[in-house]
Parts: sequence; C-alpha cells; structure tokens
Amino acid sequence: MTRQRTLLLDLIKEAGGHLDADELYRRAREKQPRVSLSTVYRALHLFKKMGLVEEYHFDESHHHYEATSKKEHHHLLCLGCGRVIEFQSPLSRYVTRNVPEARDFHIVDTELRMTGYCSNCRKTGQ
Amino acid sequence: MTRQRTLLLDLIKEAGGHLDADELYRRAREKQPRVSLSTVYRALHLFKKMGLVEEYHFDESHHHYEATSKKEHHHLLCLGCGRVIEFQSPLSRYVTRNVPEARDFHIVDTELRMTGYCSNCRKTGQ
DNA sequence: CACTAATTGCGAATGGTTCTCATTAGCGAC
DNA sequence: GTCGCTAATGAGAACCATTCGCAATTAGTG
Repeated sequence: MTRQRTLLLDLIKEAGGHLDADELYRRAREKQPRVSLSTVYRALHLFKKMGLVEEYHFDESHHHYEATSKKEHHHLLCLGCGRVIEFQSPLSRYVTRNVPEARDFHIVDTELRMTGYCSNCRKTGQ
Repeated sequence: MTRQRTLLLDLIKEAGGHLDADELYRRAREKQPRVSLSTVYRALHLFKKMGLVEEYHFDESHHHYEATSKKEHHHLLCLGCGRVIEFQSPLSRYVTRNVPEARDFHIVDTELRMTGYCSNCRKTGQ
C-alpha cells in the first residue's frame, strides 16, 4: 500500500458509490496534484483483483467503480433522469435454488440491473 | 429497411447469441463485401433503439449484441473458460413484488448477471 | 423520371483505457 | 546510513472500439 493507493481507496470509499475513473482522478489531484491517470487505472485494477472494488458497465462509454460492500446489491437505472437506485435482495440465493443451470455454478458475483423509468420520471411524462 | 440492414439483422438472428460488432462485420462482408463498419454500428444503434437487438457489456472492452427474445433471460459468465450460459427466470416479477424501491419503477429491461465458475472449471481446479 | 431526404462507405477523429519507459520510492541486508 | 533490488509512479504515446464528417449512392414520393 503506497501513499497514492491509500488516497485512492479512501476517496472511493467516502464517495459512496459509482465514481468513474476521471472523477476519481480529479478528486485525487485535489489532494495530491501529481497523481497520474495511469496510477488511477492501475489502482482500480488492483482493487478489483483484490476484491475491494467493483466495476460496473452502465450504459455509458466509461466504467464506474464502487467499494465492495458486504451485502449483495443491485441497481435500477432510470432512463429518464439517469439516476442509479441501489437495493438489496438475496437474488443469488433465489437463483441457485430455482434455476437448474445455476445449481452447479460457483458464484463469485451477482448483479441484477433493471432499466426503466423511476416514479418521478413517469409522472412528468417519461 | 435497406439491403444492408436486412442482411445485418438476419445475421444477428441466425447467429443466435452474443455477436460482437467485429464478428458481425466479418460475416456481413462475406455476403456483401462492401458493407462498412460504420454501417454495422449505425444499424446496431438503430436496432437497439427499435428494440430489435439488445446490447450487453460483458467483461471485455467491446460490446455484444443479440436479437431480442420475447422471454426475460439472464446470464452466467464463467471466469474460467469464458462461457456464457443463458437461463430464464421471472426475476423482474420477483423483484417488483419483493423490493420496495422497485415498486414504482416502470421496468423496460431486466438482466441478472452472475460471474463465477461453471461445473467444468470447478472440477479442473478453476 | 426527378427531387429530396436518408443511408452508405471511407477515412479521419475521439475518448476511455492501456502501455512504455525513464524516474522515484520502499525495503532488506550489510 | 547506504548499497542494491524490486515494485510503483508520472508523463506521454499508443491502442482500439466506436463515432463522425462528408461526398457519393440509394430509397421513397409525387
């Protein structure tokens, strides 16, 4: 653990959720002006491999990252306002119990993503 | 519907599943040597917007596409051999019934993705 | 046919991510 | 401490999937 990595991991944790690499880079430079983008990406890879951080491919061209939480959680993506709503649900248990194809599968990670329109956007006509 | 689009949509349908843009381009050129990559991408966008095709961001740098099927389905991704296993399960129903955050959400699409190791790869020690 | 708008092919541009390489930091052995 | 070694860093160039710009072609309509 180097100075840069500690900083980056802290920023990811305190951000709460769904940082992208560039935003992380910007925040990191406020505290340590010389960190490089490469370091950000390298750290993200490392954290991902160590299981400290999870990578999400939402519908944009770049990725988002968030600190791994102990609890299994999933996402609702609103197509109207772009909001990301998190919720918890033991879907992996539901699936291993109810889906034959999944019975022999050793699960590392589970994510359900639902796209659609949140209640706000439904009211305002999409 | 132009000649190119018909060809591309047919190819996507007959492929069954999980084509990427480059593979589609290669197959298209076998039948129509002058189709361009741009046309492939433009057609994929169009099909996506029309709801004929769905785009998946698996763990690679590029996207995969498949013809929209009537049935809700999900994916298991094996980290060992890279295999993609599809299964069907009415998870959106399960979620709207059991998750408060999802109750007011108007769902357009649902996908569960589970990563891990398939039974084969578990046997051979990942 | 003739006209207009939409689509295509091609090559160049974009932009997020990865790589290269020279420099610097961390660290154990003397 | 300081020598030597390895791993990590910063900066910029390279990469590559995807998108754009534009001139040429094609569809579709009257």
